[in-house]
Amino acid sequence: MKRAVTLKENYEFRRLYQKGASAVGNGMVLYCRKNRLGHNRLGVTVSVKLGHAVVRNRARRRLREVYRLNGDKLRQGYDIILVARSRTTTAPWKDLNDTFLRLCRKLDLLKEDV
RNA sequence: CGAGGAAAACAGACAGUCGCGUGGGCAGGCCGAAAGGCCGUCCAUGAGGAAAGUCCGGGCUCCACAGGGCAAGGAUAACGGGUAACGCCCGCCGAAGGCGACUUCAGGAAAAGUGCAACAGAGAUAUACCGCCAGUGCGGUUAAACUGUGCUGAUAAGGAACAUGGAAAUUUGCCGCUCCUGCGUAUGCAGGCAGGCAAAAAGCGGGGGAUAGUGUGAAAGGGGGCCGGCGAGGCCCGCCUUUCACGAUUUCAAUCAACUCCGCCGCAGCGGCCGAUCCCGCAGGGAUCGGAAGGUUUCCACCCUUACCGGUGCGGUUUAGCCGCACCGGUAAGGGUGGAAAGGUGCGGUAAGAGCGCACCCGACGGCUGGGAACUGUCCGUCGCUGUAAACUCUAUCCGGAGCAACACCGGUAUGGGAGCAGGGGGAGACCCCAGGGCUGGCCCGGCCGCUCCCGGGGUGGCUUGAGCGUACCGGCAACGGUGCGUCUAGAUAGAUGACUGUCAAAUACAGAACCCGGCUUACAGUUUUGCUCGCGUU
RNA sequence: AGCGGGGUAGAGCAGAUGGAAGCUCGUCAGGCUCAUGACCUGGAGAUCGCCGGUUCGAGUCCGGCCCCCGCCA
Repeated sequence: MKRAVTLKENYEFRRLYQKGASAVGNGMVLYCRKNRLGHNRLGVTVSVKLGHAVVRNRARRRLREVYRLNGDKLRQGYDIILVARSRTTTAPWKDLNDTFLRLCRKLDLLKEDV
């Protein structure tokens, strides 16, 4: 994951939480907002409430893997934030993948031909 | 085989596809003047035994300090060793636990001093409440001996008296009448336990005397009750047992005054005395009714005296015992409370007691033995000392502070935010008044620019070759050390390990590096190895 | 990464000096009132965050662990 395509600053996260569109699915929450860069940026949020470091790392890695495998299907020019829930670490991989696609379709992020 | 305990290792593996961090390579592509950057591709490599908690110890860096010491504060604590160091590790000692292998222990000093030990308990760090014991005094009580005195009983002797009570004899013979028995023909005679009856013999029984009683009395033991600073002890009992004496029962004997009365028939009755009334009546006699006795003598009781033998009450003296109180001492055995009572057990000893003495045991200290030391011991000596220092304290040793977001450097990127800046006058002073960095400006607002201090952004280094890891040999019981050889093994910076598929019986535990290292503590599924202990079985 | 404070009854707090835990509100029962409130009387209610140790004895002293709150970078 290139560093240029990730969200890092706190104000960027807060801006998306306030002004972005959101969708809630089984095991994740997705926020998105159009940016002017012409490519997509990803931010991942895992709360301390989910558990200790191992659990949090696993949730973040699964969410990032989902984005990586499906990134080519998305429209470009959006900031996207994925928020982990407790089921993110325990759900089967297929459910997680389907949920991500369903949420993207709901927010109209997918490309036309998919 | 089962149970247990110790040490150590592992912490899914392999294969494929896609993807990520770091390092290196590339004749590749793009950008750039260059340095270089980005993309692509190949190779290598990529979380732990605890990475955790941040509980100790260090390295490293900065700050402070000439150097050192004391104090304060903190930490540690048997002894010996290991280590860079440690509160860690090893060995060993001691204590506790376990049959054992083994495990656990903040394990210095309480005889330097201070503090604390609630409640309970007589007493809590030495005390004397009760108790035990000796002595003195006072009081009480029991027993014994001696003695005084009062009352009383039995026996014996004597006396007095004839008062009193009881009893017997006598007066009571005789006469008359009636009656009875025997004899007799009858007149009459004799007699009044003579006879009759009864198998026989003997007397016996009952009553009175005399309220002689559903037995009485005495002693001992038990039990009960009462009195008694409820102590020593004393008193009572109608309860129980035993013995003795008397009585009663049945055969006998003995026996509770003198004596006396009565009994199945007969064994006799009446009169005689006194009084009253009535009748006949000169004297006298009769009838009825009532009353019962008197005299004399003797005996017994009674009365008095003496002797002797007792019983009992009230006293006195002495001795002995016991109890109570007081005083003066001795003692620490006992008091069952406590976590703890000041060595333990036994014997002796003592007025009672006590390590007071002795034997055995336990503990402390000193000496000696062994050991490098803690420590140890079939040794010797002196002693018998509560616990608590995770209470103060003492002793010994160690410790300057902060932490990689430290710190250093680069560009001049950002050029920000905040605070503060001369003086003059009055007054003895406290204090008061004027003014408030510079330029613009008469002043304020505003604008621009300084000086000092504080805070703040980005990048690079620090950053992984280190008290490193593996292995062999040597030294050491071990921890560990030495030498040789081999080897380089994450270094991110919003934070890299993930997804899918297949095989292995299953892979399911706790859990993610953030400067590094040595430990400790805490969490943890499962697997394996080594040697050990106990029990059972087989040989 | 570093540091500080706290955990005691349903709630809010004392007790922190070793000797066995209290206050206010709440709650329950009774009284007062026509009734409610207020008031009066009485009662119940506590693994002192958890585990272990020191001590005769721990809420208190010591060690370890868990949770909550706050500060600084």
